[in-house]
Amino acid sequence: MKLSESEENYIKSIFNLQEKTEKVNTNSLAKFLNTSAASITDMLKKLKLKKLLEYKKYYGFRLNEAGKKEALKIIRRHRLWEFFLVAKLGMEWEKVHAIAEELEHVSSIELIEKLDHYLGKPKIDPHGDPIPDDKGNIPVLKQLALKNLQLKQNAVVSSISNQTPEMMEMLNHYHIGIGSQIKVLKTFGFDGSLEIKLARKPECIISGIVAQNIFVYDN
Amino acid sequence: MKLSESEENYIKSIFNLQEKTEKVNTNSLAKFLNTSAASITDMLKKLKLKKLLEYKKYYGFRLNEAGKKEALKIIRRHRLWEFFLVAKLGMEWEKVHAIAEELEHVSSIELIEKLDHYLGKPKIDPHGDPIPDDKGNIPVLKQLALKNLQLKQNAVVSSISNQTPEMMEMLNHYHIGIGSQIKVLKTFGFDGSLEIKLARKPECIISGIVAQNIFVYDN
DNA sequence: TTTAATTTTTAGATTTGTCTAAATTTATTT
DNA sequence: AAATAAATTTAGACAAATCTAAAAATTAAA
Repeated sequence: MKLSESEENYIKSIFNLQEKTEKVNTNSLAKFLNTSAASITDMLKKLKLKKLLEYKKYYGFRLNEAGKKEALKIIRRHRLWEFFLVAKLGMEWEKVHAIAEELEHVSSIELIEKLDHYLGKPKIDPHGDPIPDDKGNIPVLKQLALKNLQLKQNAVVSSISNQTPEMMEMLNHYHIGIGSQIKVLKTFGFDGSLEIKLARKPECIISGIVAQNIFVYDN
Repeated sequence: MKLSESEENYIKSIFNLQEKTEKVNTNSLAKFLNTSAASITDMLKKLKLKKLLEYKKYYGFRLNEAGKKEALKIIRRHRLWEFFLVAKLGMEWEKVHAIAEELEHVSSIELIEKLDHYLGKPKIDPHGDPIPDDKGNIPVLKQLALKNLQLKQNAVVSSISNQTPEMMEMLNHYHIGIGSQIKVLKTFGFDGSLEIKLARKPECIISGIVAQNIFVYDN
């Protein structure tokens, strides 16, 4: 199905909102998209016409299966581009979202599949969100705090909760970033610090405070 | 200056046309963009208002300096993306143009400069066209037929004129592609064949017919 | 140098996505 | 349950980019 950039943005936003609430309502979507409620109603009519959502006047709406499928395609593109921008171009993750918002609308299937392959078919984007595969399946990877990871268990850094410049500086110093392969060698109950090992790096010790903000995906 | 996707497409096309003819006229641009003459006139008014072109009714038009600067930015983005698609994602160069037409409108300066750096600041795109630098300067590299290259002179394959599947197969077999580093070791006047050496490959001999279609940039 | 042909522009519509303001429906209060 | 508040939709307008058909200007031809 060929969708306009605008339609894609609406679908993606509805998908994100309906992850949390059963039915999405006009005002919340309007707030989310920073637009007027009237514009939402206008677009809902179009998307209903295209059979991408269930919509009953005054009662709220949600994407149907076809709509969700479209949403997942867009989200896949968005997250792959984010991964590219951070992993290949070395951009900071705070900056990549806005650019990926534009890149995600380039819809060549061959492009996206080649990009996916080139990036090594990543499962997680730089914000720690899962990347749907080409069938629209979202990989189920359970995220856990680094301190809860079993000793010597290999894992991948999935997200970092506290994104202050100070925190970033620390993590940079240790070469810890989203996607880093990591394992815990030892825990020190005394102060909560951890001895860790990153792939291709010497082991090191991080403080409990730093460790608290690191989350990983178990492999 | 913030330009719409449509405005960017017009500017780029005018730039391409005015490379060849002094003044561009409505009908030729309409044909080039596969649109109606009336649409051209409409857009010309807008671009004149934005002070990007000189335009006198019925007399033709051309980009002024500001317009050319914008055009070169767009062309830079287009050609960098083409390079990326071929060199990094391994796409075939016949396919990359259409995708680059979409990617070129993503205008983050940081994105483009990081991409440029990541690609190694290439001077030539996969079609053999020069890539403007971040100041809008087009590198002047003279293209010449491989057979006219001085013996043992290092050069870079810049374009291939005959793009039939058979030709592609030949070139693939010899690992010759746009960007390949190449030199000529010996020429055989008898049949026009050449003994060549590609970087990190053993020397080999290519027929005169193949050689005729290979063009290089002298270093 | 008139006439005919071509090119270019204008006039008026159309589509998409947006808006404000008013009307309607649903939810909440007293 | 009537009144009020909140949410949603409709009505009507607008800007951008396009179109067709008609008018105007330029160029070429007889």
